[in-house]
Amino acid sequence: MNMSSIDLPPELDLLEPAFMPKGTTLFKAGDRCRLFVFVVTGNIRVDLASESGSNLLLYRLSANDTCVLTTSCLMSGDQYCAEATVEEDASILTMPATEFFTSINQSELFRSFVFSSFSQRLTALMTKVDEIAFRSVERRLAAALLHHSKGADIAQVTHDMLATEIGTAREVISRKLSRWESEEIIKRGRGEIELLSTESLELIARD
Amino acid sequence: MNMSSIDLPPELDLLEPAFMPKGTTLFKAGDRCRLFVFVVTGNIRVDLASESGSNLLLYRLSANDTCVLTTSCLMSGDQYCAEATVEEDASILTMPATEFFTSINQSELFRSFVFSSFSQRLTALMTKVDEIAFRSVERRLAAALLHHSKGADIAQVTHDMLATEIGTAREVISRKLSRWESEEIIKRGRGEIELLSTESLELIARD
DNA sequence: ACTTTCCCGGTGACAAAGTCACGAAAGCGG
DNA sequence: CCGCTTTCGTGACTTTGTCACCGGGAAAGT
Repeated sequence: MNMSSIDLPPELDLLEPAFMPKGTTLFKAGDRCRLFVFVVTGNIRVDLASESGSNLLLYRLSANDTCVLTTSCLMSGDQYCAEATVEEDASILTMPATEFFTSINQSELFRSFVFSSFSQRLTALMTKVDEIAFRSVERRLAAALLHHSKGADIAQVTHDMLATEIGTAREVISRKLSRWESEEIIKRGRGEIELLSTESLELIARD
Repeated sequence: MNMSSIDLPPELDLLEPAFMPKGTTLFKAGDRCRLFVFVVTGNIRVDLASESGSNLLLYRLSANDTCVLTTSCLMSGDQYCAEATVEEDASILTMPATEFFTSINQSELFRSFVFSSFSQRLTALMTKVDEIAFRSVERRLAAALLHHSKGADIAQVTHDMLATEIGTAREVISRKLSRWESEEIIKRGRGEIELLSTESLELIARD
């Protein structure tokens, strides 16, 4: 996202990066938070889990991101209410709580870095709420497909992934895709979806 | 909520409280944020507005609360993405952005006050997302009724208010209430609902 | 290779929730 | 009393969610 090199606070340069292979769980609901987390490379997803087993993607972390939830839990002392898993092999920096607090207190740079990234995530979260509360499944699905294809014409996702991503059930996704295939907007494959008409999808996503 | 007197940072004591009568709009989507806000007394609601006109209650502010969105917008520089209106006559303290930043930088007390209240709100927001995404309308409605009755056996709310509060449509509320009346769980009145069996409602709210 | 086990997806049937359109009744201001 | 607004009720229909179950393909064991 951010093409220019942002000014990382010097505190982070002192930390040893840790490698996290795909599939690693960083934390899950109920865990106590002990470490501040900063992502160097890779991709980490944070999901809300319901009692019934279904999940909902809250946000993703990639290079130069910090995790709102982690920061929030550190500061409020609450336990995690969501789950973080590594989606693409990641390398992260961590900082123990005590060190985090002294850094926050002593370094204005570190402080403003943490809180501005914190604030940006909050806005993203609000957008998520807005989408789920007010936008139709169709619209969200179209947007998700376009997002996953990233300009190319193929999206490497399962129906299940799309479902947790936009907050609905797999069956709903299957049916919509089945209709869109008959309208020749997409073509279904196992674990992937080919976009035949990004124009139509963009139209649907916009309203 | 908080019965004990919390330690307010001294910075806030210097501010002149402003009176905000019921119905006042503190900010709305698209506004730029200029002032940090602290609530002394009263009640302020913050709603997300959809393009189509329907609303969704995000959270309420009462005594000793600060507004996450305001703090967030101050720090990220974004504009507001929601709307705040005074629900019960309120008295608030405000602090210009520049003063807010110097206070943040100079006073550890002020800083920790702002950020811990910030974090607590975030958790509340997550809970809201969880409810809307995973809980049935029935369950949310029962909880809302119990919340509004506050121990008494009457809730002074319109169907419309309940709808925006739990994130659904008025008609859905009307129909549920109509069924609950026939089951003698409640009794409907204009602008109010009498709870005949709080036990049943609590049962529904729990699952 | 063959089988077993998962993962992924399709579908019917039905329930819950959302939308649209319209009307009735209650309160309120003149 | 009369018009007006607010609040609520309801039918008809669409969209979305849930449950149950099946089939095919991929991967892994033997």
